[in-house]
Amino acid sequence: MSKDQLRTYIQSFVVLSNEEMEQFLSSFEEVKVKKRQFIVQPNFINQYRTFVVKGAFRTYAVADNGQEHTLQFAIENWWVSDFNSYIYQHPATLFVVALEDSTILQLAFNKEQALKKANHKFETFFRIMAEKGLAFEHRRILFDLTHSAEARYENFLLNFPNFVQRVPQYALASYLGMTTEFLSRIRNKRTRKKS
Amino acid sequence: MSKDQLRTYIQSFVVLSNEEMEQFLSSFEEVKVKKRQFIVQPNFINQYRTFVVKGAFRTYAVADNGQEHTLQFAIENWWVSDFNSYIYQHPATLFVVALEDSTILQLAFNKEQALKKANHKFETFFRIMAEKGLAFEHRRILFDLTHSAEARYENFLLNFPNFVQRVPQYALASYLGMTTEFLSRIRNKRTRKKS
DNA sequence: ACTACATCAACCTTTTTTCTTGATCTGCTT
DNA sequence: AAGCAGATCAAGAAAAAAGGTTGATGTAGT
Repeated sequence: MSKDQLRTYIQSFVVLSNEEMEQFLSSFEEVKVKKRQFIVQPNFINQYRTFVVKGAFRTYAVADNGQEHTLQFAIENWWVSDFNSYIYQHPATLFVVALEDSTILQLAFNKEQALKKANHKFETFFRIMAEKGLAFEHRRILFDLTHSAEARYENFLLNFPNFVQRVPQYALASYLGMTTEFLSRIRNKRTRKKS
Repeated sequence: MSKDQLRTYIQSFVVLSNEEMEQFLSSFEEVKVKKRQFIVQPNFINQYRTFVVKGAFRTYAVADNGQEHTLQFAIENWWVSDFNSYIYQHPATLFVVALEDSTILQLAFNKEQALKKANHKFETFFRIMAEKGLAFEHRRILFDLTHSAEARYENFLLNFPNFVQRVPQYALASYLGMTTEFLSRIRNKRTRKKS
């Protein structure tokens, strides 16, 4: 069952009794989405916190000039949402789209509230998720601010080698803050160097 | 201006003064969508009633086994929505996707409510739209129930010759309730016969 | 046994998407 | 002023996806 994966994930952060775990897991719904399908769109409220069981997603914004900016990638065992929309239950500004046929587990906002009210440990779990996320973004921003395009790419390669083969290059470029052409040149330079 | 088209359309059903017409039209927003873009998706509420100014759309459901069933096509001067979702403001169960780059006019649910409250004639217009739609679907269901795949195709050809060139064949097959292979054979048989 | 249609698999064609490359800018730094 | 990091634009090439066709085989109802 696909919830086993989420179970294992949760167990790595908090200790729950069997009943607690079942209560927690039963609040999630399994959903399958196809490549290119959106699970969040601007103007609609992001109703679910979603855990990726299988597949890959990309979160991005479209600027007024039409440029896309990728904020996050998510593959197996990552969470993905427009968190500003989810947490405040305001209309989303981001797109979240499947990059592959995927299976996800979704937790509705009101169910999450109920869980947190019901049991302190659940609250703890979500707190840990938020802190991890915050710390991650801080690292990212700091790194990006202080490194060249090539260094940012190398760093991504090092930290997320398994993402590289699965995300389209234009998306990676827009995540790393450069044009797709420039990323293409960087890659080309590297491979020539190596061989 | 693209609202001229809607104006002409409306005039063919109700008589409105200039001010009434302007009030009515000003409730619509023009939106451009690209081919393959969704304007309605399952789980999200269908917030707009949409009028096709230019382009083509397809409304379909995906069954549990993954099969797609096309409920409606819409080209210029047709309306398209997940009406169950729009009317009841419940989450949609259907997809509505652009088959071509398109221009549409969208009326938000609450604006429609305001219009209907404001003026009896507006209410009349929407009533006529609904009745036309209902009658159309009844004709369709009855015909489909009582005719063979080939007859259904011939009938579609006869009634909507301008749709045929614009909708992909797999979509038409799923609208007519047959497999894409079978439709391919029917078409093939016909053209051989003709020449 | 025949008709009407489905399923599956292979294959082809066309369209779309993604990536690459060259040429030409631009705005800093040094 | 030259050099570097990186953008922009245009043209192609390569890869992937979408759409369509065909043959073989199966099935349910008359």
